[in-house]
Amino acid sequence: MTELNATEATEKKSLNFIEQAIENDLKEGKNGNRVQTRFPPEPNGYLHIGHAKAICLDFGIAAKYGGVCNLRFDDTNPTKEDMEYVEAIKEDIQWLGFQWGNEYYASDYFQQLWDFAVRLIKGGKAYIDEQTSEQIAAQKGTPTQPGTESPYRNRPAEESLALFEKMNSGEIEEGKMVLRAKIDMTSPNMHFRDPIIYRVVKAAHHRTGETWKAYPMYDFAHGQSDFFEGVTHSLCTLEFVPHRPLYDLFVDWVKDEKDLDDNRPRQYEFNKLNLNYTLMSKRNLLILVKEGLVNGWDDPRMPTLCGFRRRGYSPESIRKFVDKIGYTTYDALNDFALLESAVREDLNARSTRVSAVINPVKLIITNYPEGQVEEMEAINNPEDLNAGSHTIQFSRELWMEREDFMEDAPKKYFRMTPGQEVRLKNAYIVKCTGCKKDENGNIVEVYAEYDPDTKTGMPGSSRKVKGTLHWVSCNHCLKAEVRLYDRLWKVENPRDEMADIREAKNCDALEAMKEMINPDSLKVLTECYVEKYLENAKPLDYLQFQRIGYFNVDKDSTPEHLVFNRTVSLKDTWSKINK
RNA sequence: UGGACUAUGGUGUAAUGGUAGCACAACAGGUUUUGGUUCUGUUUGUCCAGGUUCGAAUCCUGGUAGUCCAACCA
Repeated sequence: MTELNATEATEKKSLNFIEQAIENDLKEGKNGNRVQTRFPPEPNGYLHIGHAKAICLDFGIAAKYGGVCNLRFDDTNPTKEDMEYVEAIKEDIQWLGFQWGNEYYASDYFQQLWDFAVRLIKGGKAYIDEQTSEQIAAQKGTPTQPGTESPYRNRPAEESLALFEKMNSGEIEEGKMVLRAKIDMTSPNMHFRDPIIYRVVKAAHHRTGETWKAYPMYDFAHGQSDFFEGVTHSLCTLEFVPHRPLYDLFVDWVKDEKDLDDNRPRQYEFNKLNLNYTLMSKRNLLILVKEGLVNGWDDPRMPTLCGFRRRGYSPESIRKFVDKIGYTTYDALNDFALLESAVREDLNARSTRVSAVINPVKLIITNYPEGQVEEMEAINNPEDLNAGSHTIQFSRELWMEREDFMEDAPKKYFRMTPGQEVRLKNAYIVKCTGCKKDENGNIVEVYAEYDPDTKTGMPGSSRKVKGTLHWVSCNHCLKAEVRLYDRLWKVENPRDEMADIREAKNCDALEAMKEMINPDSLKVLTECYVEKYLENAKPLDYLQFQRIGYFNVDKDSTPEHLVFNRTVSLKDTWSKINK
């Protein structure tokens, strides 16, 4: 079962189109009123937030209708796949909060698929084609023109059978022959024009090693694997719609051989996730990683699940986002702001509030006794009083944000400016008295006087003051590095933009990417000060740096060199007014 | 331009022949020891043209626009 909580389960009032189809199937008694799904990743890369949408559906549907969702690795192409990815995928699914029933591999069915292929050859439904890929492609025709039949199409079954054996024994070089299903070269559906169902690959498979040389293609493996496992609803994205007739045909064929009743898997397609300012495809993410445009698959700017995790996103926030965008058959481009609202909503409820000054300037409380230190109480989370509180030290010399002081301030500036009172969060109301500048006019110190009657909790503190500022005590804080992230891409739709650039400039993907990348996607601040309470914070702790944003500890962080990532900023209406 | 699919405010998504609703975004205001949160309010929509019907976002026809399909990838 998943960790779906009550709100997530009940928030959605209307059924999406897949749930409606399932309830109809159930009403009609299909598949013995059973619902079984699968999540079928190819272990050739890391999972991204688009996969999260599929995961939430595959696992969510199974949970909702009392069925099981299995994890099946679609590992039919040994040149691209690796155990490294298998392990990472499993970790990411579990982090998201889901647990599969069984762990399966398409490669577990290689023998069954082989036997099925042999039966097809014997039945005259498949043949070995010895033409080159170019010849086969040329004969395929175009969407507007029918294809022509291969000269090998009607060769004797015995001949094909013998060659099929050789394809798998290593005697046949890659590309020299393939097994094709005999369907219809004139079909308007290109997938029906005698699709290739087996090819020779002479690479070691990450699970079956050197056992096989002939490997089934996706279309010949997927539906059958679903059938072997007892999948009832095979959910995939919209680009597989044209594959569905082929999916059904192969399932028909494999079923006939087994002479079973009407239990069968059916394919349903939903829209995949597109996010603006985000490039989603694994191919392009691989380029980013390999070319060093980002620092690995888990770079916090990556749309991978490990990237979001490192950035400080909670699994709940990603599930919440997926739930908000829904499942339809419309090719939508979602606004990244919706993801950010989901993570803010979740982190607002769960994050521990702390003080951190990321662009510091010294603040001296001139009338506060030197050497005196007070312990102030800081509420951990005003949204959850059960979260308790911690203490923060106050003294004469503090760090405050540079942006919180202005010598000549506009009317609506509620912060530190000479003659104006502000509240120091959890401490006193202070009145700014001036500042000191260096020879270049840069402000090096800000001065203020405190009102001793206004300490938090005292009656005098109830005085209305417009602004409240955060601070840390110079002698009671920790130095830290803070990494601020912005969108990786300058353009709203990098996928389309990339295609345009490549066509206009006749350049490769990498070059187009370099043109679209946001040079300011990462800002590293090395002179930041955080309160001592963060000494023992760990990577998956959710933090709010008050008045700044949500942060977490990066995996690069050490006790000697603390590193924090900004997950997302707080909403900032002041910066809007200020513009 | 052969086939398949899609079209509801700026974005996403409901309404399943019967009052076009919700979320995000935007804007205005109240509350607030986070210019956060929260609360209240405001703006903005059924791609176009016909048809069926007492009644159409929904059904039909024709346009228009977009997506997918011609990998020995999945």
